[in-house]
Amino acid sequence: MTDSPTSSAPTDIRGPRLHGVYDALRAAVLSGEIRPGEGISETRVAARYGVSRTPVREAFRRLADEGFLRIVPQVGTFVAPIQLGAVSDSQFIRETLECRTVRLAAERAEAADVASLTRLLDSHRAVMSPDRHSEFFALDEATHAELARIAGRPAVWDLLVAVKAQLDRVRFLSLHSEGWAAKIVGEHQSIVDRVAARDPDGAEEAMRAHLRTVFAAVDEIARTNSHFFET
Amino acid sequence: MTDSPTSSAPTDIRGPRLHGVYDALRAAVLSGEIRPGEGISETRVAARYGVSRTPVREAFRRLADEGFLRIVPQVGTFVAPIQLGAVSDSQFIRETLECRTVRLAAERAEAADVASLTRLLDSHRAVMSPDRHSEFFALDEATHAELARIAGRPAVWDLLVAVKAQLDRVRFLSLHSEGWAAKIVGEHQSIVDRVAARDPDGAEEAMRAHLRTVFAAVDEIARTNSHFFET
DNA sequence: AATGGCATACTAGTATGCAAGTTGCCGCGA
DNA sequence: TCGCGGCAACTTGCATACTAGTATGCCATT
Repeated sequence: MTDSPTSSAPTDIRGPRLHGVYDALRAAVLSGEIRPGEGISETRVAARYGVSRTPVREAFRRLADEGFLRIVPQVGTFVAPIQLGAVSDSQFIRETLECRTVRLAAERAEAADVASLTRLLDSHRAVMSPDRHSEFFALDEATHAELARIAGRPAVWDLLVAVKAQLDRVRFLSLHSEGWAAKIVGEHQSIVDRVAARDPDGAEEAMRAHLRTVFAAVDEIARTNSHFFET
Repeated sequence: MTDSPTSSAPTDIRGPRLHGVYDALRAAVLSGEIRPGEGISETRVAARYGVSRTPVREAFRRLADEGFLRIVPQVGTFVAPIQLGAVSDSQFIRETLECRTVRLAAERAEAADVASLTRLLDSHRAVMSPDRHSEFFALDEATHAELARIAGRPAVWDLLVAVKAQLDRVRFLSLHSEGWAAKIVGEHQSIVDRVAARDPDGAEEAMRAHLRTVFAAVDEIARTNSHFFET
């Protein structure tokens, strides 16, 4: 690399990642396939995925940064317990940011935005059956992301995706009860209604109610799976 | 690692890091010692610090995740330009979270907390001379961190430290004018006063005013150093 | 002289070997 | 039988060799 002072940085382009290892491990931890406290090793994971230790090592480091793994030098790497404090903080941060975001969305929403939200709601209703849980989950996320986009703050949702990670681990511990999907969609409908009505106060209140529902479920799951947790 | 289902994860203990490389590079980028667009290479940095490429590589990856570096495979690694969009998002997130946090702090503050804040203010006043800029900066951070702690949400400040990174890059571009330090300390005083008075509304408003001051300075600096930026 | 192609040098990505440290098992002794 | 000491096997941390891909500058050709 020359030291030319006018050298310009190339366009972004995320590295061509052979880091499928990262995605696979993240999913395994999030879904509970490998459980908190369980130990994994660079060597074994490398062998399992047919790669060398180096990319595995990078994946480990990254997952440790995100709070999924706990690397203890010279000892081993372990799936981190779900920390109740981290869950609570995630809830606080999420509520704070999303309430403000949805308020902005209600102030700025245009007809096309409302139409987009309505389309998402329709899609969401179409995948409410229990066997389409992953699709339901994805559309849930998409709705929140769309609200952030409408608010002009898409990056806020990007941040929340990272912050929410500990929350999602809890959600995965238990599939939800029968009326759960309908309740979620109904609450989303309320939010969209208030956004469509350009009612910031109502939108914020609807979002707060929605998140309280989600958080209550998280707390319930946490109580019934306390062995996976750490104070 | 055994597969014993009851294996418990060891205590945390961050790895014994020879990753002073990370700290050094982060400081160099933040301070502008190496400028946006400039290219660095694993090999050269490794040689410079007398270590191998492996730890350098980990430091690079981490810094890239934080938005300081941009790794282009088979081409090189470059100091990322400061993205104005990211700066704006940082401001939004910081304002949203800190206003809520300071409100909580005002509701929960006890006498000892107020005393602690007052001590910080006194220390802050003692380092207002321009040649003690780094101490001033550290105490600024400490005050905000303390407010988060009082609010019962220390993790929120931890998150903000990461989010603020792009903002701090801008702040480092320019040392501030003569009255700057006094203005900051004065605004901090106002915040602490409202917290001490258990006045959440007033505390939030004081915090908002304070952040607007900081953000205005950031915008000013950004305008006068546009060549370091990217839309 | 301008241009196109090629060789070279440099990059990050990956694999692998070695070092240092910890854990836990196993055998020996009381 | 119980306790203790040492060894062996495992772990991650680090260094280095090798691979593949890119940018760049030189040279031949037009």
